[in-house]
Amino acid sequence: MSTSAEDLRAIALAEFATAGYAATSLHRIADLAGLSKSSVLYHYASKETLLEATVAPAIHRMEEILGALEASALTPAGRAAFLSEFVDFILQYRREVNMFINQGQSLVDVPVIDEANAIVHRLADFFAANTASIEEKMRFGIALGGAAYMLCSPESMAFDADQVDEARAALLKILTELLAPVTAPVAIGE
Amino acid sequence: MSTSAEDLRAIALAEFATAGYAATSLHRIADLAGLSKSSVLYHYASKETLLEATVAPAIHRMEEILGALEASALTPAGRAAFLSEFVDFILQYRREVNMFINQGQSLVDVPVIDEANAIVHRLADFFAANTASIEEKMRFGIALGGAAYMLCSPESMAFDADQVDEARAALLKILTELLAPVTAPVAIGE
DNA sequence: ACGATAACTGACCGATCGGTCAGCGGCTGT
DNA sequence: ACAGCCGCTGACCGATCGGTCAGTTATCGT
Repeated sequence: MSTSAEDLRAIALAEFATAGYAATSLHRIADLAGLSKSSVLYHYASKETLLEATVAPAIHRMEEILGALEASALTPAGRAAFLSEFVDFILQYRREVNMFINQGQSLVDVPVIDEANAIVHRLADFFAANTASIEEKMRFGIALGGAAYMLCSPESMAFDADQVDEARAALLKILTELLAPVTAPVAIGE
Repeated sequence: MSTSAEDLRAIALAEFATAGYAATSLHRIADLAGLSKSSVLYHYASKETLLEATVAPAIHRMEEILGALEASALTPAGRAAFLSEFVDFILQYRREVNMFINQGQSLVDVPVIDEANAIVHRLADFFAANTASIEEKMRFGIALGGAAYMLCSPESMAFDADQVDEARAALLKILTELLAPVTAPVAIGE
């Protein structure tokens, strides 16, 4: 009852995000789950399959959010809604987001990771659609990479439960501030 | 003459930063250098020694900058000078910084990486000395992690030579903006 | 009572890992 | 001419990697 595929997924996610995909062995995942390596490979055909199962939910959710953004791109309200949803997304899938950002480059040719990289690229394209000055590219990159780093950095990893709302508000404020020149419906030129 | 220890250091740095330390084999470094694995281990006693040589210059430079910051902490000019030096540091040692940020957690118990982590911690402590609200912690983390991600992200990796000044100016502006509530000599409370 | 299926395991496989070692050719000082 | 060092190499080592497979146990439908 206890040791299920879902448990393995959660354990693998934590290990992949903190130690890295390449540095995490199936043996270690099995140990943490109290199983043998063979049992891990019974639930997931391969290490790569386990990785896919680990990150798939976050990818699908991000696709939803990105689709909504692209659909309502013209309205300022749509962009504001995106930022709010995006912050919730980062908070909910913090470990997955951290994996994409930190290991996305090294895990290319893994199909599901390529998919995640493509989404990041779509998001970047959206924000760089009208103008692509270096500063605005950099604002976007700092917002994305910075948020990902923050939420998985060892010191900031542990939020008290009563601080999560404050963290959410602070993150939303900072990201809005960072992306203001880009998300502003008018007066983009500097 | 051509294949020297310094060449190996540069090759290893590029590979460690993009593919990750654990995922980079000595064999691959040797191949890229046109040498055998044994030759790599002739120049560097072990893979870990190579890692240390790879990141040591960046660590020493960061210690200098951090020391100067702590010495001149009281003066607004000192803090402004730090930000400028810090931006130059990030631009010059972009790959090393990216390694610290992305792989610092997974490479603990490697002494030289622990040293780097300690420096990041010292830096964080400095900015969190007077006040440690979640928002300000988050501003610091986003500035640091975001800058590191930006400068090694695949799309932004290639700056045109004539754009590097613009990139520097943009980075300095954004970081100043991000850390403004913290670096402001007065009126820190919110 | 009995087959089917699910969950799991240890033994084993080839490949690759970091690292050791004896020895190679070439250059230099004497 | 010869000793010594430097850069380098292939062969080899034990450990670990991801993955396969035959087999065990337990639960469930009939």
